[in-house]
Parts: sequence; C-alpha cells; structure tokens
Amino acid sequence: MSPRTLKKIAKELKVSRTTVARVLRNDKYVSEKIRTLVLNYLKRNPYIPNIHSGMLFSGKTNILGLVFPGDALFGMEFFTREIISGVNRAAEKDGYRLMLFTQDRFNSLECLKLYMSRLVTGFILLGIGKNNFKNVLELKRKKVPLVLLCSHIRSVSSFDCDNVKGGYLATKHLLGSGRKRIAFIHGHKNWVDAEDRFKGYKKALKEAGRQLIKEYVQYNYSHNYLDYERIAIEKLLTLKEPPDAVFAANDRIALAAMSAIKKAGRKIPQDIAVIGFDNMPGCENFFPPLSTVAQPIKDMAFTASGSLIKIVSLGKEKDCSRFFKPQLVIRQSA
Amino acid sequence: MSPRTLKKIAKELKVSRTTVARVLRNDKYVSEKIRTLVLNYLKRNPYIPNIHSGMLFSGKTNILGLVFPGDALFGMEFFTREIISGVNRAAEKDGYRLMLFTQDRFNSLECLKLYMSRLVTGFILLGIGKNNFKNVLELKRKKVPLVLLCSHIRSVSSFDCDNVKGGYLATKHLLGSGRKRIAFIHGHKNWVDAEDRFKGYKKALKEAGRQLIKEYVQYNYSHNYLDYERIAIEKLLTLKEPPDAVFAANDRIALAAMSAIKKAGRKIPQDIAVIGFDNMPGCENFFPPLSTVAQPIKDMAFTASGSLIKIVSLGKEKDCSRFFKPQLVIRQSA
DNA sequence: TTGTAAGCGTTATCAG
DNA sequence: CTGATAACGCTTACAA
Repeated sequence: MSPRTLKKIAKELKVSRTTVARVLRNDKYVSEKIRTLVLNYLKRNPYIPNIHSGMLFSGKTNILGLVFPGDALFGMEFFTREIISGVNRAAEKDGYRLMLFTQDRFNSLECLKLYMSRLVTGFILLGIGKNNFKNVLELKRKKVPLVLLCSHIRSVSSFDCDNVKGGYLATKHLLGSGRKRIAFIHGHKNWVDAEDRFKGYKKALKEAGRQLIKEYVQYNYSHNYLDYERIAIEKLLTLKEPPDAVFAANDRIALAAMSAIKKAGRKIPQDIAVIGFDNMPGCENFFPPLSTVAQPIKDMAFTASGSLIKIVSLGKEKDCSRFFKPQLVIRQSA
Repeated sequence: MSPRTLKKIAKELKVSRTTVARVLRNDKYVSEKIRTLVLNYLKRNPYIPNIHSGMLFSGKTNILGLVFPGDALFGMEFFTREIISGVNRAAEKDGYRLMLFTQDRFNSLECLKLYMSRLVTGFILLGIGKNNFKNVLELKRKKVPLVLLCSHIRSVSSFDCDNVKGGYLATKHLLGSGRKRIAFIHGHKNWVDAEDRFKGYKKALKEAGRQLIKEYVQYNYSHNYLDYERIAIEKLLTLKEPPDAVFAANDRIALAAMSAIKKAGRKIPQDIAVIGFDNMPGCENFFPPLSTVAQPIKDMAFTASGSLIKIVSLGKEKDCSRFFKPQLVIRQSA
C-alpha cells in the first residue's frame, strides 16, 4: 500500500488539497457536491495522514516516554505488565502514545536528547534509585517534563505508595499477633521505598515501646534472591535468639525467606511469621499463603501518567505528587 | 531550552544552513576555518535535530511497535520485563526505538493505521491467540511488516519455544520417575502454546504405550487462577482414581495446583508430582521447589526483534521463523 | 569551497 | 465557497 497524501487525492479528484483537507476537517465552507465527491472517494480509499508532518508543523508530539532503568523496580518486575496497563489507559484516554526505554543505568542525557529531538514530550521515570536522584533533578532543571513512579524525590512530581505507612501496618500486625523479635530484611541499597518501609517498621516498634535490635535488621544489597536467602535469612536463623517474625521489604524476598525457614525445619507462622510487601501475583498460593501489603500499582501508574499529560498539555509544572494508601492483606504466613 | 535549528545556528554564525549541516555530517568540503567556527559553537550549544523533519523527508521511521493484546501471554505476564529487555537490546543495537501498544483485544486496524501514518515501521506481536490469527493474516496481506513472539502461525515469521518438545520432555520425565496416571491442565482456549504442550504430552504417552485418559485432561478456560485451582484441580482430586502426577500448562497453574493439592492433604511429590512450564521467577522457592520447563524468553525476544529489523531494513519479508529449545529444570516437585 | 532552492506532507493564512 | 502559498526543519541536488 503506497501512502496516500492529500496532494495525490486532490490531483485525482481535480480539486485542491486545501479542499480535501477541509472535508477531512468537516469544515463547513465546502459545497455539498464536492463534499460528497471527496467523501465517496475517501470511503473507498481511506486516508491516513503522515504523522511526522503534523508533528513537524505543530512542533508538538503526543508521545510519552516510559523509562525503565535496568536496576529499577527492585524485586517487583512482575508489576511491569500492570504498570504498562495503567500508563496505557491514561495515555489512550487523551490520545497519547507510549514509547518505551530501558536503560542499563538511568541515562538522563539520552532522555534530554529524546526530548530535544521532539520525539518525546515527557517522561514517566520508573523506580528511580537514590543513586540517580541527581540526574533526575538535573533533567528537571532543564525543564524536561517528568514524573516519578514507584519512587519519590521532593520537588519532583512523584507517585508512590505510602511505604512508611505500609511498613508501619505490617509491623503493627506482627506486633499485634504477639511477636516479640521482629526482623527486617532490606532490599537494594538504592531503593528508597524499602527505606520508607523500614521507617514504618521503626515507627511501629517505637510506638510499642520496643527497642530496635541491630542484628534483626539485615541489609543485603545483592539482587540475586538466592543470595538473600543464603545470607540475610541464614544470618537471622543462626542468631542465638532468632527472630519470631520477619518483615521482608518485598514479596520476592519474603518468598526466599520462607523457603529458607522451611528448609531449616521451622514452621511458618508458628515458629516464625513472615510478611512481605507488594501482594505479588501468585502469592496467595504460596505455602503458607503470604500475608503482605498491597499497593494499588495500576492506579498509581494511571494517576502518574494522567498528571504527566496534564503537565505537558498545560505547559506548566506544579508539584502534584501523591502517595497512595497501602493495604494490609492478611493470609496465613503472619 | 528553545529548540535549536540549523537555520538559527546558520544565522547566528552568518553562514548557510547547508554549511552547518556539512560540518555536522563531517563532509570534507568545508574550510578548516569555518569548520572550527561551527564546531566551537556546537560544543557550547549542542544541536539536536528535529526527528520528525528527518522522518518526513526520508519517509522512513525507526520505530518498532511492541503489541501486547490484553489477553496475551496467558499466565506468563511476569515475563513482560524480560521480553522488553530482549526486544530493547535488539532495537538499540541497530538504532531503533520501541513503541508500546496494549490493546484490550488485538486491534489490527489500529496497527494498520499506525503503520500507514508512518509512525511505526513494523510490529512485534506478542502471544497472539487463535482467535486473532485471521486478523494477523489480514495485516500481513496488507504488507505490514510483523513478527510473532510467543505464538506461531504458519507463513508468518514466528518466534516461539518448541512447546511440543517441552511438553514431551516434561511428560517423559514424569513417566521416567514411574508415574502411572499423569494429568494435564490446559490454559486458555485461545492459547496455541498450551495446545502444543498438550501435543507433546500426548506424544510421550503414546510413545510409552499409555492410553490418553480423558478425565485426566482438564480444560479450564478461565483466566482466574483461583478458578483453575477450584475447578480443574479439584475435579482431578475427586476422581475415583486421582492422578499421581500433574503437568500444568504453565507455572502459575502449577502453583495453584500445588496449593490445592497440599490443602487436600496430599504430599508433593510423594502422592502427586507436579511439573509446570516457564521457570517463572521465584519458582525455585516454591514449596517444594517447582520442576518445570524453561524457555529462553529473552533470547526469543531478541531474535524476533532482530528479524523484524532485518525485514524492515531490507524491505522484503521471507519467513524466518525459529523454534527455541526448551530446557527441563528438575527441582523437587517432580 | 559555499550557498540557493526544491521538496517531504501537513496546517493556516490570505486572496480570489 | 475555493485555491494558491508559506511555513515547520531537514536533506539533497544544483548553481555559483
């Protein structure tokens, strides 16, 4: 199918391209005769405008960039599909398109170029880690429209779960069911959300008059979940006084921890309770079914994209950050 | 930052835009004096060409479309991230960009429009179900460049796992460990890959001189994994002679099945062995660790995209389908 | 060695 | 009502 242009159509119909354009636009200054002539032609030969022409003329683009830094979404990769779905729903609603970028490490220069070349009108940055905050701020300083999803920086429009609250709820639940020695297993060191969950953990502990015990907080910076299992959890299990509950920074870590705990012959939740974070698909079928904290990821993605669209269409950015309510999902592991 | 154009630069430097363009292109017909003048200017004021202008001029685009129909990837949503990663690697290698489309149901007209509007140069169609084969064929008839990933249609370039072989291997393993009554739990009815896995199951059974027992094959067309668990597996467990092994069409189903089996008080693998398909992230930590069939999904995605790029850059399509070797991963559930 | 001009396919403006 | 014409920013002849 060779592309049909206004010019070609006009020539074939022996009218000017302006006239054809007018019919297309439903402009009223067209005689009925010519209108039906053109309309009939178009019915048989559909016309699809060259999109670059329009974008060149208007200087605008309706393409949103969704950026996945390689190390982003620490342990929540399984949300990718839902994030895409949420973002897409917002984009579709307002006639925007989605472009995808995955970068080994967050590349702000690349984003700037994409923006300057007028390919992309604004970005949704996914799960940006602390190590990249500076770059994001730099990008923002250069007036590139952007929002953060599943991470947050003050002064940048961020859409995240209220992780402090989530961590608080999880820990409080553990406390409420009589657990005395509650451990926390951290995620990746660049991951702010995990830090917030940890803050919530500390808050709940403090509120209950409990001391924070250093050995019960395990940092494990590896991304390999087998390592989490081997190192973080095994350290906990071999303590003189092992914990009777574990709050893992996400469900993937929780799953690995459960596996190690069972392998060590302890019962869940009798000996050690386990609670995760994310409510990952399938976790209702873990053994035992995993108690966890759900975040409304699709809604978060939808809202973040909607805000970006507002920013780019209005041309002015104001901070419209939002933190979403997490929800405790109690099953049987805690 | 207002966009810098060749014209503006030329004006500021009091040369013609052609000259600036020549310096940019490293054309040799430029005097050293002017070259350094322009180069110095560019160093301080980076120039990023308007991409639509180029695409308008060349009539070409370097944008690949990755299409997720809403119901695609039946039960393997967790691969999304890896698929994106594989596709992106291929795209990056040859300077292509990625555009993302998720559709409630596969919309071939939308794809056609995207192609005709010159936004997208070709498509990677993900996990297309049988109900959409006709639409894909139609699109192909209209000369829209496309490849299939995680699905296959004869006469369309398809990149899929050799699911027949995978099903065969899984079943053979079950047979080899002395299982007598092997059940199969199907996935979604539109999902060809599951059908192939079923073919492999039948082949292995036949080869071993076993009869296909109808009650041991459960179809469950729902997408809700709790339903799978409730209906498909419970039917199997309440049979007069329940199976001593279950081959599930994917790991999500296998996980649900394991959960139901344990809830019913049967031991895995002693009473009933379970094997899945996909080697989904985390399944090594299921209880017991899930035996399954791994497919090289990232490699598949990479290859599929590379082929699409070849097709669009060479401008001629020849069928370059490839079926990838699955790999049996034996853990403890079977 | 450098600059001018046409053209890609639109939209918008201004004459007829 | 209808049709030229310019402009968006680039590339590529072609002319100087």
